Amino acid sequence: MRDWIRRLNLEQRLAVTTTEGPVLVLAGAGTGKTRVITVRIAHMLAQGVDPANVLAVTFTNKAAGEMRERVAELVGAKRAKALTVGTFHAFCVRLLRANAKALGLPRDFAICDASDQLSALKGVLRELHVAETRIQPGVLQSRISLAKNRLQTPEQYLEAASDDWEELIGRAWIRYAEHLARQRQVDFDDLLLQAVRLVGMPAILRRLRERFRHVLVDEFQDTNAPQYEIVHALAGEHRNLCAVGDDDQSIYGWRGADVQKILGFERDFPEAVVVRLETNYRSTAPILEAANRVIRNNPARHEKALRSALGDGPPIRVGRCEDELNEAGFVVREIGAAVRTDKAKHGDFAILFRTSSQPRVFEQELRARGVPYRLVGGPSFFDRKEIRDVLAYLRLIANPLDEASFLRVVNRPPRGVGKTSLDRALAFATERGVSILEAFDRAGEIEGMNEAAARSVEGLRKSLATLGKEEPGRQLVPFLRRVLETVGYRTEVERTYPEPRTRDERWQTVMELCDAAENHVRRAKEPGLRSFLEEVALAAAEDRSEDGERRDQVSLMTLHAAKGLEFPRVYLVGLEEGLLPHARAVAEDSVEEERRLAYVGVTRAQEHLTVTWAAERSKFGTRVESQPSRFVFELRDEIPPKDWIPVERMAEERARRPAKAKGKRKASGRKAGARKRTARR
DNA sequence: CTGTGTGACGTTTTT
DNA sequence: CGTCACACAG
Repeated sequence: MRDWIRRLNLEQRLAVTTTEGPVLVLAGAGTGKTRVITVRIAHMLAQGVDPANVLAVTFTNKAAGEMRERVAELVGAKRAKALTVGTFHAFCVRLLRANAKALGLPRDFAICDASDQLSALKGVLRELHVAETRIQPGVLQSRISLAKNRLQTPEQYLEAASDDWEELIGRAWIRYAEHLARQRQVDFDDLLLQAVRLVGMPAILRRLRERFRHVLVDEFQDTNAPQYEIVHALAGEHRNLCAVGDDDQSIYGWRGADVQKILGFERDFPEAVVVRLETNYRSTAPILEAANRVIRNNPARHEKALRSALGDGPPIRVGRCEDELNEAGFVVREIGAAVRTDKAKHGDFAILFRTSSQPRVFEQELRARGVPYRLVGGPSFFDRKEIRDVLAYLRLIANPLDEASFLRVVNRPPRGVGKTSLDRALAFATERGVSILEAFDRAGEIEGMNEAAARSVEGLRKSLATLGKEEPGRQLVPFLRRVLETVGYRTEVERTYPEPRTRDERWQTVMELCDAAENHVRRAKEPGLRSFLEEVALAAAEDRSEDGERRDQVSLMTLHAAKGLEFPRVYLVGLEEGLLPHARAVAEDSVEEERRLAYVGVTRAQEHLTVTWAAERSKFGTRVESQPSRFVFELRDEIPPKDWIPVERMAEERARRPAKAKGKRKASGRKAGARKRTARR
């Protein structure tokens, strides 16, 4: 038992053994954070803390699963099971269900995921007679979400609206909230906000504090305002809050995560013990030196520097490429050569980039050379058409009021309910302020409604209602099969995809959902339709690649997707002004977050790091020349040459030269030449 | 209902 | 230049 602790370094030990009072663990990249967290929990239990009193929250299901697993290895499955380990959202769902009454929520509320949210917002815009060209639903979605993350109410938002665009957002938001309530749905942000309300209720808060006497938050730098409110309330009295994170890896600010929460931790918890984990077990010294050199340019941060426990290694390399094609060619050729001659495997490599348009050329090149690769991050399993269809059926069974699901499946397979019928029902519903489903109930009142269509809808709803009476419990998979049978989904797949190969593929996808259901039954405490749907909504991206067979492939991913991962050989590509830092980030004055992205990228590498930038690349059809990123200079501790132009100035430069549509390329080429002559450093 | 054409858009996306 | 979403014709 003591052994766990003896194997830790001094700084880790301090983080593990300080089990009373607030602790801020600043865990640099690769410093054994997960180990510290798990040993810390195990240590607390060994000291006699009841596992039922421990709450550990993470941001991803993956992290939660890993934490639970690794604690179980130390303390045994039984005690590990008694811990409360989960994502913020999953934890909040639990709280809300247990206290639904106090919140005035229906106990059986469903979770509205991002795509439901989008269709709901589209509906709202339609109701408000606002063209989607004036406000894109996606923009509306993120505006509302950000406002919620700032703990604003729609009323406050409307109050503060400074133009009619914002006013429109506020009005749409109010409608959207009403829509959710009608549907008995709660969206991701509201899960947190309702929990904030909950901890604002003294009697309930008292109970929660009693229950969760030790609170641990992982990836604390990603905490947003509502999450912080919850944690702060829970730990406000007993002060047993352990916040683990790295301000230097805060890269989700644009989503509402607030670095200030970790930067200002000591303001709310002045007595906090601050532990810095700076010994890195992942990367060689040259890589960490580069990382430190980059990140120290950020003014607002908890000062720290990574030290390598591994020692020296090959120097990092920076390569200039002519354009993105050369860049891809260079990287892929090197990988091929390394695999052929060296002992490197394809799986050792990662190609990291800032934007999702960058991997395309790399994919082409990798394919052309027959190099196996995987693109991490693409559309998830649960985004596939078939899965969304089947899930929509299940959701409609669980919640007959779910309009989005209804609209999705009402005519799949074709039931003679075409656009016209739906439009009529929709118009009727909007006019009377009722739901579409109610509109179909009153089909007789709808002018011009196709009778056959109305009957067809009624038939569908009847058979779903029959299915809905069952509570499948452990018999979830047979139930699912019955649903597929009842609605004729198999036939639908066969009809839609006459070609045997694609047909089998598509049906295979559906069967994978059955596998997911099977897993749910095996895992869940109380398996059933609702809890399966809930798991799916909260998991969204989890089981995506079924990556049991991650095999020997080159990994391609964005810097965001790379956080938390490590690879022996990393190519960090596209390090140009305008890309990383991204021009838009520069315009919005968030270069610091871009620098943290660069830092995350660098610290993914274990032994070999190669950074590339392209002197020219295609952008929206035209060729644009680019400058190496400021981060390239920072990581080598160089002063940029005089002719270097940062993005901030690139726009000016472009504006300064006369707008010669055709001669643009030539003009800029000349300019670059002139600059080179004057530079001479 | 499915395919094709048109136009707008162009950073990141844990739940 | 590519992509995606939507509109319209078959």
